[in-house]
Amino acid sequence: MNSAANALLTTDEPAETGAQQIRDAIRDAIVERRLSPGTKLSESDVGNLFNVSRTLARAALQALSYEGLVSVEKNRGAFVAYPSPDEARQIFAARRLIEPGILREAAARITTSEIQHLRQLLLEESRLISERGQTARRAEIKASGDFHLTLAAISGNTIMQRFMEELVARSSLVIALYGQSTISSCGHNEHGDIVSAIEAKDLDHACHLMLHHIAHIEADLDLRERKGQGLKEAFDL
Amino acid sequence: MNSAANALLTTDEPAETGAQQIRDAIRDAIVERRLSPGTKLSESDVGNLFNVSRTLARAALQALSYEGLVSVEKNRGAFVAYPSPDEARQIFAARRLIEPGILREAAARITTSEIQHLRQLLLEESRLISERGQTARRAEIKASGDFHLTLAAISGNTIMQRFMEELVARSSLVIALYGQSTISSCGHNEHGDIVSAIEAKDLDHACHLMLHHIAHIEADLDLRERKGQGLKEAFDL
DNA sequence: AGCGGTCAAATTGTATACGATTATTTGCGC
DNA sequence: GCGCAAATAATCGTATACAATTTGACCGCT
Repeated sequence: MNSAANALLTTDEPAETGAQQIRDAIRDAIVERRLSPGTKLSESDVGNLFNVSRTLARAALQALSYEGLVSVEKNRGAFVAYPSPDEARQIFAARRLIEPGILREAAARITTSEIQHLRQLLLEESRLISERGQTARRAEIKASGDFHLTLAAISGNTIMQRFMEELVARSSLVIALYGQSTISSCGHNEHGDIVSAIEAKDLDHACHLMLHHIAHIEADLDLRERKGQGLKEAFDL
Repeated sequence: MNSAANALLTTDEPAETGAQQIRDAIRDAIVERRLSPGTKLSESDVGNLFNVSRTLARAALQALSYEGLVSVEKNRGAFVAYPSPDEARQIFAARRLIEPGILREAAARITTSEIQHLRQLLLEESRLISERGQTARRAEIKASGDFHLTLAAISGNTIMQRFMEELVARSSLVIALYGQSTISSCGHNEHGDIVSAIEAKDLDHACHLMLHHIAHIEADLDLRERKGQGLKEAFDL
């Protein structure tokens, strides 16, 4: 969630404890693909990196494990999650299941200023798409997710919002692992079409577009087992 | 999730670490209403109760906070969550949003043995309803939730399953706080009707029944305030 | 050389210790 | 007696220390 979306609807208390900051930092690194799936996250290393004790590092890693972004194996350590193809399918199945509902709820409550905010997100997104470079690619990934998260925020249901945050973050991991085309968000302006449908109050069409949008993202994945890297994951331990 | 449902579909690893055991114990206590909303859960007290250090107690409380069952306030402590009326509405809104989707998915994949398992759950449930006593009431609460959780398990999507576990647990909290009728699960045999509709492959009707079922639970709520008991009594010391 | 076992290094699991923050009680003046 | 301030107690936030487990390596044996 970027600061713009933050300013819109979130309900976070100002004072963040140390572990949360570390958690957010690592999460951003994972979502922006600066940390590859399978990377080992030793408690000591994390603690040293952020100049805190292992206690806080451990707490942050535990929190990320609840979100499904890192997997902790008993007495072995924490690793950036390496979602299996089946897990990937479940993530997108979950998105297909809940995003239409969120969309309807959001469309029913959306204000003109929120529509404007969405349009601004789209603008930023297309600007990033046209840019070159790794950093632009990373920002694009984040922006693409922020569209869905903002929609969830507009829906007014903080629980669904949190579910979506998890799903979007994990989707980023899946795309990093299995995406084939370099373009992470679909080439077309599907987000814009959805906003237009919302604006036109054509909810059925908006949901239809959303489902297709998710399907397009998933269609870009090559969900075949990849061995030679995560051997342990291949035998699912 | 009871042992019967466990045997069917869950994917739990045998060895559980200490904090998880404590987390589960406290969660059960909350869901079964042995711990009232608002009860203070001091890290030291929890640690002493389970004969572990504050470290593990803290980890368990953090985990429960992520599930929304306890709220931790900075430098003040952890408390059994006291969901606001608005939070309650969001919880049931979320359930209305996702349970129909889960139901459709489950109905598409359900096997005859799973249907039989569901029927057995219903039998157990109605047996508990006819019984008297506090323990029967608690078991009934759990059984009522297990129906929904089993459906989620049958759907085959572990992510949605986890979401449902959180929503069902929090629903129990809401009902404990705001429920007015002594009957926690609806008086009628709505669960049974849903299973019948699934068996008849009438998905639309099943979803309709599910939505009404959730609406009935929500209609039994009265948004007013109540307060707590004690920690030690809940764990019968 | 290949195989098996024992030991050492590294990492996690848990407990304890200390500082910081909040709640409570005490004591004083009014 | 009542209200307010300072001391006291309780609790949380974080760091460090120790125990348990795993992993990899070294060494002797077949």
